[in-house]
Amino acid sequence: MKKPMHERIRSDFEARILAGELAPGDRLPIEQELMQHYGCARMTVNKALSALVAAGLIDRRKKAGTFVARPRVHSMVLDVPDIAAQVRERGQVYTYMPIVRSLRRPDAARIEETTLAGNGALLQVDGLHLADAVPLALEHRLVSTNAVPEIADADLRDVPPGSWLLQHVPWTEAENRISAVAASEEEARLLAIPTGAACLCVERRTWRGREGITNVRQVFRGDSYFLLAHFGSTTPSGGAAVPPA
Amino acid sequence: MKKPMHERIRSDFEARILAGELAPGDRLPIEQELMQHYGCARMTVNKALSALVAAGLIDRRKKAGTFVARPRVHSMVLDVPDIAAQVRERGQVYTYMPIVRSLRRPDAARIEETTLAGNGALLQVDGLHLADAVPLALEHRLVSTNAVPEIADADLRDVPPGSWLLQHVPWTEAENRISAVAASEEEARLLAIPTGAACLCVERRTWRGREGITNVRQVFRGDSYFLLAHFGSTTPSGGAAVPPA
DNA sequence: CAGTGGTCTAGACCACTGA
DNA sequence: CAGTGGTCTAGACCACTGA
Repeated sequence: MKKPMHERIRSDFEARILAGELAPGDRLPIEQELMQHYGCARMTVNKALSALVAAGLIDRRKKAGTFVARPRVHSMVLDVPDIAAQVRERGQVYTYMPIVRSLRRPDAARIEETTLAGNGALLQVDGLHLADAVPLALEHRLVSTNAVPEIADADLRDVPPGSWLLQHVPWTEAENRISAVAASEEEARLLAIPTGAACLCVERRTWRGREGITNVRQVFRGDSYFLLAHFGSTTPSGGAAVPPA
Repeated sequence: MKKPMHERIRSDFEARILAGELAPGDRLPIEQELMQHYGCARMTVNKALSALVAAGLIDRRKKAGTFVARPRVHSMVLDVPDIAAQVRERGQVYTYMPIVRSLRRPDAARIEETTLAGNGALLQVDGLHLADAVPLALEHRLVSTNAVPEIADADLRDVPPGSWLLQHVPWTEAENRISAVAASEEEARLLAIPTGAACLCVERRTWRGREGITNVRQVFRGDSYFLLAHFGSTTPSGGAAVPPA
């Protein structure tokens, strides 16, 4: 039943970081202080903190100290891609065309909306991603204002909501549901493809700890987008979604 | 330039395991022997081996010793799914219908075939995956006989080649390319869907160390399959591809 | 019950880097 | 140059578990 001391220290800080009690950039106590607080040797503290470094939750710098890690866009295997950054990496011009922006109550008939919103509201942000002025993906996104109150005041004119979230909100868990769908009439019109054309659909839910941050449904033109995930047992490199050559 | 001792020990064994010099189930020297071999303290050996445990490359058991880990099907985030196992988990009857089985030279005009084959031959295995006798996916697979000589004699009548490979060959790296495609005329016929219907296409390459094991292209009926990947910074649970409810 | 790994200690010296 | 983390030592006691 009783956990080893290094595991207790590790899980203490993991919990505090995931709960948001310790925010990205916050400094942790130095090893000497933790030794005294937990009444153990420095090696034990070091083992616990090394595990948190390996998990990507903290960064350590000599002389400076130990800090809660800032979210890294590409730290995950098959991570949450930043479409804007990907398009620009290809040397294309990225444009985001807003379609809908509305702060509203969750639809009580939709369980996923009430789950995400909790006792708060939802910001609905729909838009079109374009590469070199050609439609690439249609996005329907809901953001929990409980989890991300700042977004209500964020300037989303130049930055698509996904990029803004990746840069401002650290996520700890995500779930991707990837499927092939036939474009509906409206989707086809916005994406400039024939109705019924094969599209790649990514539905993603993102959490920070237990709190939902955002749900998003992205419909990509099947002829101009694929997901690429490279992973290994030893050096899991970040997967990325990239358009074809 | 010079790496710390624990890192040197870790990378030594990582390299030997990935090269196949140490095979799954093989026993590693005990900590006392490693202390003498590397001329360091036991804590240093322990740190190196603990990192290999965290990476999933070795297992350690008290009294028994330290062993190269056996490949685990579900150890990866967004791993290599076993379609047969998935269908059976849903309580459906899984059937594999062989279409093509041929041992042949790589097509010199196809760079991916010559790369996979090396100086050896390729086993081409095409077939159809069915769930409750309904077509689910069409599979075109090439296996390197250099990497997997045993497969030429394997009994693949009851076991689809993907399941056989997962159970017999440990892979260390994989790459998935996921896209949406319109069913070709032949694909549509075999999958019993209209020509042009949206399908989910998974193209996967799998390696052991630097040696390619298999390339596979799977075309799933878009209306009956999706990929689900759940991942987090703290407890990366294995992603799995599952059919919809 | 003996072999092996899991954990921990109380030091040490050094490397880095920010004030 | 002083604070902090990175690494390492030479022990120790214990828990587990296979022979």
